[in-house]
Parts: sequence; C-alpha cells; structure tokens
Amino acid sequence: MPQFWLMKSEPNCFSFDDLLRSPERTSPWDGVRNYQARNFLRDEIHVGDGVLFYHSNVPAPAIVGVAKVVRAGYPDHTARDPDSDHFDPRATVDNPIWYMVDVQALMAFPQPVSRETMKAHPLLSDMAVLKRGNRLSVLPVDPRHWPVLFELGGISPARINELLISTGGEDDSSR
DNA sequence: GCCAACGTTGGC
DNA sequence: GCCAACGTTGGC
Repeated sequence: MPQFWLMKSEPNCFSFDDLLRSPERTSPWDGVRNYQARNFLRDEIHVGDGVLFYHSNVPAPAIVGVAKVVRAGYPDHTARDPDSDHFDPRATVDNPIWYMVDVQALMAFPQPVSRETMKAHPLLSDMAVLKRGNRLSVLPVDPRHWPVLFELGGISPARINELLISTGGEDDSSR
C-alpha cells in the first residue's frame, strides 16, 4: 500500500515549479539534516509513495502539488560536498549519515490547499504539519486526510491514483 | 522582523 | 547523563 508523505520546501529555495521544470520532472530531495526525517527517507519511504509538496516560510503556506517517489532512500552526497550548504564533515562513503529520495512531480493542485484552509477544516485540523512548533520537513500523512486534501486541491482521488500508477515518462500525466 | 519551539552541542 | 546555550525553523 502506497503511503503519502508531506514534504516541506521553501519555494524561494526549491519550489514545486522548480520540480516541474527539472529533467523528467524529477529531482533528489536532498539536504534533509534531521534524524527523524532521515529515518523516514532511509527506511520508510518507498517507490510509488505519494508526496504532497508543501511550501513553507512564505506569507501563505500551502500544499501546492502532488509528486511521487521514484527512487527509494540512498546516500545524500551533498553531505560530502564541502561546497554544499548541507555539508557534514562526518559523512563518509561507508557511513553517509544522511539520505535522500528522488521525487517526480505529477501535477500542481489546481487549487492549492492553504495552511489556513487546513486549520479551519474539521477533518484536517489535527494534521501533524499544523501542530505548533512542528519542524519536521518530511511527515507521514494520515490516510483519512488524503481524499479530503485531494478534493480541496481540485483533483479527484481516482485521478491521483491514475497518476501514481502511470510510469510517468514523457506521457500526458501532467496535463 | 519577531519569537516560540525544537534539535543539537558541549561542559561538567 | 544532565541541562544550559545555541542555531534553526517557520508561522505570524
């Protein structure tokens, strides 16, 4: 059973549009430097899982699109790059410490689901991402929240399913 | 820009 | 192992 994960990104740094414009609409989700999130990336996130792309640290934080995991956890090589902002001198080939997955954009939500909307919605107000002080950049999303988020975002759950199942090459899955 | 909440570091 | 200090996140 595929799971859905919420992944946060500051759009000034890497936006959903940036992912859509990436080669094959795919990019590594690198730079995560938190052990709990690392454990998700390394151990629990699987190919075929869904990703809800959340824009954080902006005037109106929101889930703006859907992506899927196309490569499971592997060492985040930026940890070994002294020129990277996410360099960690402790990381080695044998002990990479930090991991990443590859994600592929499926489509933008026709109607982004704002943090404000989620907070006000009776079925969504207990989402982990809304909890005060929450700083995890990779979070599992409760299955009972999925269809609500999809409908609010303007994509039917059935369509999401199609997008997740499709091979995701140069086909029409983003149109 | 402010600041609360959190994770990490390091002295002891 | 405790815990104060610090740096970062991220909503507002």
